[in-house]
Amino acid sequence: MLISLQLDSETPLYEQLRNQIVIGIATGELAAQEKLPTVRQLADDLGINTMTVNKAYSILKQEGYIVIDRRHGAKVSPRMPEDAEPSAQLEAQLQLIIAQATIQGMDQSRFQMLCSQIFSRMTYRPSNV
Amino acid sequence: MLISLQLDSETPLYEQLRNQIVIGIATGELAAQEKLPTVRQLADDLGINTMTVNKAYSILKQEGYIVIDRRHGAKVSPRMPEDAEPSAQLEAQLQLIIAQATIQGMDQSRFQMLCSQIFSRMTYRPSNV
Amino acid sequence: MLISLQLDSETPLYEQLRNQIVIGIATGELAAQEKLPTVRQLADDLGINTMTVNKAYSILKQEGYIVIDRRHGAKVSPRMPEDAEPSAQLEAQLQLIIAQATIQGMDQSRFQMLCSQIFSRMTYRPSNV
Amino acid sequence: MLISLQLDSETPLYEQLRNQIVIGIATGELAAQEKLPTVRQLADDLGINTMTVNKAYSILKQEGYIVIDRRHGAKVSPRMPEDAEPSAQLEAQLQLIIAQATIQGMDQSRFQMLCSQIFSRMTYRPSNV
DNA sequence: GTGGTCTAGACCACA
DNA sequence: GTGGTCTAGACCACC
Repeated sequence: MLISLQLDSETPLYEQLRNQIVIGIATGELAAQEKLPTVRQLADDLGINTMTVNKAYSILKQEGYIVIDRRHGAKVSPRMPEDAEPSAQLEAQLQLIIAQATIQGMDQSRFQMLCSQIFSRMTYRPSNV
Repeated sequence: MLISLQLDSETPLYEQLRNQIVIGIATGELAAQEKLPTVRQLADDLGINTMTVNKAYSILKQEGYIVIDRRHGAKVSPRMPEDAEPSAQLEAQLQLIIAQATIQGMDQSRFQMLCSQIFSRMTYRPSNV
Repeated sequence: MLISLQLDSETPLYEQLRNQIVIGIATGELAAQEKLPTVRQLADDLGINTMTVNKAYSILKQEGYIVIDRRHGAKVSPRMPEDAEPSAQLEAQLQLIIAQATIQGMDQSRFQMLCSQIFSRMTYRPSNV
Repeated sequence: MLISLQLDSETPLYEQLRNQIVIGIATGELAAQEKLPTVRQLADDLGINTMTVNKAYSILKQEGYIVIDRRHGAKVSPRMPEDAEPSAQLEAQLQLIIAQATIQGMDQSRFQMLCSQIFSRMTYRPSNV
């Protein structure tokens, strides 16, 4: 899986990293149970500090996206905790995006189409194990 | 219009303020052409520094959401610059949200329903003037 | 002569007014010796405060562009004080513009062409009186 | 690179700072990719507040002249966004300058010569990286 | 009265 | 050690 960081972005490196891994999981580029690179490996590949990768992994673990096994390193969680209700945070973020889209003149049907396109790339399936 | 800030949030105050005003414009709580509170007034009401409100207003102005008239303070822009294409940034943000929703077990139809609910609260109309 | 002010500009109203009159003189829209509207008249036409027009006129007078006669109001100076040397301020402004143009990728020949176009619209001639 | 601020100028300090850095980039005094002083360092050297330098840097960043890397501070952008068309703003500023020059009695050939002199000092080249 | 600018000093997130 | 954020309080330009 390809990860590209923007060093001059407002978004902190560890958050960019976390986001791209989340997207990777959702699109299926990272399958459930798949092993992630070691902290040192990934830090080397990206040319960043190991602390930064470490922080990204910690957050992903704390959010339940990955599990960290001392012996085998990090891997994608076999299945995620399903929230019955959409998290309040997700809804707030979505509301802000929709507000901006509305003001820019994008109507609901075009927005829904855009969502459909994005959804079609999401092939996440929890592990059978 | 009610604005509530979380002092302990990661999101800077000026950004929270900016976001809530954007949403206020989109939902119609702040009509096009409507006058915003003065920098001092709002700072006072929210119990924060004038510079913080100032920064929020500056960003909103630079983004085209509001107009600052030397004579009468700030007001909502009569009409916004319509982007023909959805900005790349909007799409990236949306992709991240959808990725997270997918992993949480929300399927496309529930997501679309959530969008519909939010859209139904957006009543922004550009000014006729 | 048409004057249009941007109320939401960074540039103060009195300065916009001053600038447009200077350009009007240079392009010949305002001939040497031509009478300017009264302060009150102009303020009314533009829908702004008389103080603002007053300030613009004061500056123009102090810079030598216009003369103010208590009996006949303001008129364009018959001839301007010719500076042997380009004023330092003009040179500094020009340098900044050229710097920005250079960085944007505009080369000297295109810049010169732009200057020529603008010069061709300048038909200022001092009065013969 | 030498920077000198006029404390008694109408032009805000942060804008003077911004202007001088832009000129520095265009003249090549600040090479593409070159590291700028830290906010604190520069504030100290100039005897002004860090926020003021901060604001100048923010503007330069937003305009694309510099890039801020979380790890190593600010540096000159490797290459600038080239505008195919001269911005309307540039043209308006140039028109005002030419108007003033005309009225002061400077003819086109002398103006062009002045431009040539200034251009000869501009040695900006985008980075090869 | 409005927003714009600046200061001195502080704390925090990031790497 | 870097930039980012925030505060309290001040002064100024503009209208």
